[in-house]
Amino acid sequence: MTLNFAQLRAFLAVVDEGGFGAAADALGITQSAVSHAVASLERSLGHAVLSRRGRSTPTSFGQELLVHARAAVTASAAITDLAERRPRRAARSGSPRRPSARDCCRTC
Amino acid sequence: MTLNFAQLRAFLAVVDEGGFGAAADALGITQSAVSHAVASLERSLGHAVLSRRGRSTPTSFGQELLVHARAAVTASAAITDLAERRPRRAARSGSPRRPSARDCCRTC
DNA sequence: TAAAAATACTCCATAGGTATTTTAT
DNA sequence: ATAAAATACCTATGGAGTATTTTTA
Repeated sequence: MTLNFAQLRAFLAVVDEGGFGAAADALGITQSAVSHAVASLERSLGHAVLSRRGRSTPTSFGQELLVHARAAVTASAAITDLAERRPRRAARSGSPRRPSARDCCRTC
Repeated sequence: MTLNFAQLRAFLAVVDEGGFGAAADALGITQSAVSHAVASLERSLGHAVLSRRGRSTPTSFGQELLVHARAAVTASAAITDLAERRPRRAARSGSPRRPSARDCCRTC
């Protein structure tokens, strides 16, 4: 009922994989579990996050949710990595150069 | 058992408020609940996060955890605000100027 | 009509409360 | 001795599975 990481992970997986079944496979859980998770996410937020016609695509609320959901799930992964002393490498190993502030995230 | 927002909120509150009882008050829950939450956080991560002598202070692992915990909790708050159509204002209302890339977060 | 999603039902784990004990100042 | 934290115990809730039904392309 209260917002949790599993709900956000399920939502992101559906968006990224294009469907509930594919999301379930990617997460290693059941299609039913994904459906439950997304439903409880929508219930706890009071908004639909996915439009269920054809290839599941985020609603406009879902679009706004995406960035925050990704931030939360990324933080959660970082915490897990930290706990397992698995150093979290930078996304791209090529250039050590930092991007300009103009291309940087909103929160800086 | 699995990482959740309540655990992270409890951890941050203990650090910010300086104790379990004060954290409980700040969160509007019980001292017991805070103790439970921190204990389950430590169990799920396999590391102590708080040193319990005198004014509760983070362990070195807890220090590393802090930034990610804050990121996760911030994202969670942003999601809640989004759901309630409460526009999330910038932390500091003074300068509209962006920081230089050198001062920016690691993830950019 | 076949594939995808939702639902009914069930079980078990966990969050969090009260009351109490243990620990530290 | 007193304040703070941990623990024992209990209950309600929710997460997630299987099996099934409903929906939509």
